[in-house]
Amino acid sequence: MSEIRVRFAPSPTGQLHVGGLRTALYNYLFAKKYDGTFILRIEDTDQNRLIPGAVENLIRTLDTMGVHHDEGVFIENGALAQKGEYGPYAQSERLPTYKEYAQKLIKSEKAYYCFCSISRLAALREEQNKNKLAPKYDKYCLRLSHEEIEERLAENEPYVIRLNVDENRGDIVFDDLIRGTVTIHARDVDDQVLMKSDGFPTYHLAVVVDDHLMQISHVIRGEEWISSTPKHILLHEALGFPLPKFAHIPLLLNPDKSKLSKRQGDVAVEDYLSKGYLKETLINFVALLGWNPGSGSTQEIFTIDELVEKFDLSSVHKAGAVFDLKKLDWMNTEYIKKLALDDLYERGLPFLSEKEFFKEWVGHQNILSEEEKMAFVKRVLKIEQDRLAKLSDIGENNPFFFTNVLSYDGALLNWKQNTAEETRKALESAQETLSLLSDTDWKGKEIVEKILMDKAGEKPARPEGGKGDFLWPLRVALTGVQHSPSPFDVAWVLGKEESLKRITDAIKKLS
RNA sequence: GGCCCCAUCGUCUAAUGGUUAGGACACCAGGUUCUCAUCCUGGUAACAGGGGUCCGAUUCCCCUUGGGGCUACCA
Repeated sequence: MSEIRVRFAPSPTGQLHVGGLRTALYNYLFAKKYDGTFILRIEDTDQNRLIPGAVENLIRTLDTMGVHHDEGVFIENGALAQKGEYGPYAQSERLPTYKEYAQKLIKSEKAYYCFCSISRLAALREEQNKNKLAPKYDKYCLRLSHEEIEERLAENEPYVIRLNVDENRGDIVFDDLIRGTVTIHARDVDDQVLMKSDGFPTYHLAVVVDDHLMQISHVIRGEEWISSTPKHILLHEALGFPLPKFAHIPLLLNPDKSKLSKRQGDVAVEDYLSKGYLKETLINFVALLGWNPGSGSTQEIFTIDELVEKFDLSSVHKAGAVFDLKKLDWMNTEYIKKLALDDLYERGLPFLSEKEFFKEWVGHQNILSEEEKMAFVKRVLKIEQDRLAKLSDIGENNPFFFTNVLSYDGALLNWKQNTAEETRKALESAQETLSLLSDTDWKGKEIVEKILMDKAGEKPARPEGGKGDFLWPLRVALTGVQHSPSPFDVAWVLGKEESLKRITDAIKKLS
């Protein structure tokens, strides 16, 4: 096979969409797998929709996701830069090139000038609509004489250049790597505008010229482009360009099966990142939407390197895939569980630092050194790690680690039918047990756990009693709530002094 | 409306011209457990319908239905 060159070509009109991420990822995986080149091209031909900073943002997001490109537009020292033999890679910088090819098309009569006003086009469309006809340009300006065209150009009348589709071309057939043979008749192809009146090309001209000039071997893009592919094929033919291979990947869908849209939830990769989804999760999840290794494999968790190894365009699905947040959460939980504690700390701290209860805690812990604070947070994370669906959940369900717990009702301390007196005994016993532990004993949570579990295993207060007689009051004393991690885990996190203080406070509540 | 694409549990999907149609998420039940979560075990749940082809179709073909995309001087 000749050299593989693929591209991801977003428009800088906003943040990177999860669908865009998947398109970029499939391009990336394909390129890596076959030792090809992955190019990032910027399709900024619509001057009205440009958003300042969007290019930088797109590049940064792709970069943090680990979907690195080899060629195209980059950020270097905080500024946009371009690398590669086939630049420039931003279409707005390639205007002369498009103009040149547009002129070639005019000369060969594959394209023509059109001076029709917006209002005439609107009226035409309305008329066609009324008559239940497909809205198509009626080639009105194709009938203009050379002289008239020259005259109107000389008078600086606004114009566009349109593709001259010949109905006699018959069926336009292409072989899609994912869908097989796709056929569309030339009569169903509109005389698409190629050059707009502002001198910018439309997507259709730009994509064909650039894909050819940049030697793109495979066009891997979203399914929404299938119906414009015949236009692109006609353009390749008109310009004498060889055809790249096409692969149209299925759409990402809302739960109602419509094209994934902002209206029905988050669509920006950054939204998910800022909610505490790991980049590894997002890559893994999005990769599996419309693709899987097949052959009976039941693997669900893949590193990006494994994806590179196993990815194959031929096993990409044809049907769209719903973006299921429940499964995303599950997968994120899996990834968080596997994180090394230091890694979890590093990634999680920014999320924790946003929380009000954490800010207050930090303010109240002036006596603690930075190291002690870090150690404390790491203890919290060690306990919470298996319980987190998202990094933003850190501390969320267990704020008692960071706040005092005085506000609970003392009756909550009583386990089942136990009396306040029985509860008091249990708490005093816990108090005594914990006060015997040295600071060294508190270093690891094993000793705290063992000594408390041993105590809990001793003679129950009543015949039908059990560990709950001892553990429940202790847990409530330490947390003030009915649902929490185990009391020995909480005690270990809080440390000896704070634990004993909370137990003392609890005992006071009983009187 | 026109054109195009698509169709296995609710969702992501596997497999096959002959299987008890498999896995994962979610859900439900049980177990572990001081609570919650985790964890373990089990369960509910799918080949859209109709014609063909074939000894035999979920699988191949056609039609219907359903869903989606496109239908701009947006990409």
